Amino acid sequence: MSEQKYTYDYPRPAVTTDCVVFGFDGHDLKILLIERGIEPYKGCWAFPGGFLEMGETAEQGALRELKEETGLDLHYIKQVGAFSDVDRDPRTRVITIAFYALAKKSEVQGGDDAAKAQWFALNEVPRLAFDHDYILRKTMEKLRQDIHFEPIGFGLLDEKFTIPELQRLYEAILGVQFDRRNFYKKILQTGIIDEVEDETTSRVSYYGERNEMRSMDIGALFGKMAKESHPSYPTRSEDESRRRKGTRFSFNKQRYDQLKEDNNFRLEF
Amino acid sequence: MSEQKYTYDYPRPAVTTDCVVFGFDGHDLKILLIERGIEPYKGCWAFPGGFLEMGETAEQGALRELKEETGLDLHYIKQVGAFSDVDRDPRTRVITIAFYALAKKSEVQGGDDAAKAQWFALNEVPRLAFDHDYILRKTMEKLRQDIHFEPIGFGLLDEKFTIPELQRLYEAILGVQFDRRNFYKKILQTGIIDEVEDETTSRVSYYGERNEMRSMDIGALFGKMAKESHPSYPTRSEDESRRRKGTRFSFNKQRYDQLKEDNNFRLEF
DNA sequence: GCAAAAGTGTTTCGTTTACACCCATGC
DNA sequence: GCATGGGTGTAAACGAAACACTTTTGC
Repeated sequence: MSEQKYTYDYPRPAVTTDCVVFGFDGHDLKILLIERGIEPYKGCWAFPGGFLEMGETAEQGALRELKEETGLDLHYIKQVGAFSDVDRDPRTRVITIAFYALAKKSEVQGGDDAAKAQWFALNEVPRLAFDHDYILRKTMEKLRQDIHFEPIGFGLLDEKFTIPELQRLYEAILGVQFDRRNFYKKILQTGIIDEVEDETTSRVSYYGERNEMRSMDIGALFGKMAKESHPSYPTRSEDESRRRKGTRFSFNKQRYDQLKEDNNFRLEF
Repeated sequence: MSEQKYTYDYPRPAVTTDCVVFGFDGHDLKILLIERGIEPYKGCWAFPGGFLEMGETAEQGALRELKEETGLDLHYIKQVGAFSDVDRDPRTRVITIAFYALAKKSEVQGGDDAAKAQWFALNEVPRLAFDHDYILRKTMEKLRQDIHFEPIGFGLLDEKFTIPELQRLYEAILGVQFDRRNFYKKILQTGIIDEVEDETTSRVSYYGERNEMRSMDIGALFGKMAKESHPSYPTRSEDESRRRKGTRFSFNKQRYDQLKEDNNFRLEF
């Protein structure tokens, strides 16, 4: 299979994709990294990604690689841009197209394939392979820009969430603190979230136990990873994500799409 | 030279760059297009661009192609993103990295090399080659986003400009109308523009005749192009750009950089 | 001198900010 | 019962929007 060669009249760069996956454990914004098993940068941490295949768009390639390397089966990714420095890969000329993706707690699965994948809090990220430090900086800039115009927060929370959860997420992304009362007002008066009844008095959940189980999985995963890789990382109560404290809301996508169509959406934090 | 072949273990897409060049004639936002001389899409209009070379970044490649194809020697471009649809080029798999650039009147030169290049007002753009219609839409979205956070306007005007000129530019980009008095206030209180004396009583200019001449060149070019390619396009007075009407201002980059550093810049139109 | 564009302040309104207390839950 | 976090309203300050007339320039 790899005996076959591909020949062109002009030199071509190799093209890869990389995907910065964000997650949120209720307190810190995290990203998912893979430990490289081969040179170059063997042993370094890097974003999941790999070579683009001929029959797929960059988006499809990024999602495929993400699935292969971490087991995560996400659907929404957003392009950050192409990175094309001549020497960014020591082997050969490689251009990468970078994306970011948002993982809801409920989208993170057991992590069977994620043997070498770990979540890192943003301020605990080690030095990364290639130019991934630079890519991360650019990705954060884009995320912070996008959050003003798009409902990014809801891509990182489960279907049902509380307003304080949402507030902590915005604070984690933007690195600022908001007044609780003003946050309530602002987010409620956009009309894009609806109060939903919390149908679990104690354990029965709307989607059966599935949702709740997954929440626990990711919660535990976040905690575990943090402890393993960074012993100094403050330990969170592991059942935090199981708590049923607070009024629960859900994202009203219809309403949001409508506002967006009228160019009437701006979340001005 | 093209006898030589390049062989790889895995197939690689070809990589091109495309550059959407914006210009402003005092009334309409325009883009610069090239008429394709070869198949595919022979005779269609397309953005200047071409294949990336191995020793240059995408930015460098885009600027090089721009210079080769239009004679424009710009320095500031901004990446829009990579476009990677599998069938976007009928010949072979081609991924393009798109940029936009801003041309000041004074940066537009005589146009010697620009034989096949023409400026088109945004609402007069013909159907474009490849997926360039789509790329244009995405580029406009990005431009409209960027304009809120970056001093894009000044990249499209000469060193010295009047406030009504700047207002018309913002209106052209955003597709809205502003109240003149409120625009004055808003733009002045940012502090990023300074009043400058207009040292031409009638014809002597700060940079000698050079600046003024160039202004005339581009003004005439815009007018000519518009007429040639779109007879129905409303004719503007051709000496408009020669007018010395109005108080002239210049962009204060130091002040802007300072505000930007403090994260204190937002142009909220 | 006439038409078109430049230049200028004030008032109104809506939005953002600042701020404090009670309630529910978990331990 | 104590500590932690959830939930709510009001007043002051600020910024945005609406609005009309005078001056200058080009023809």
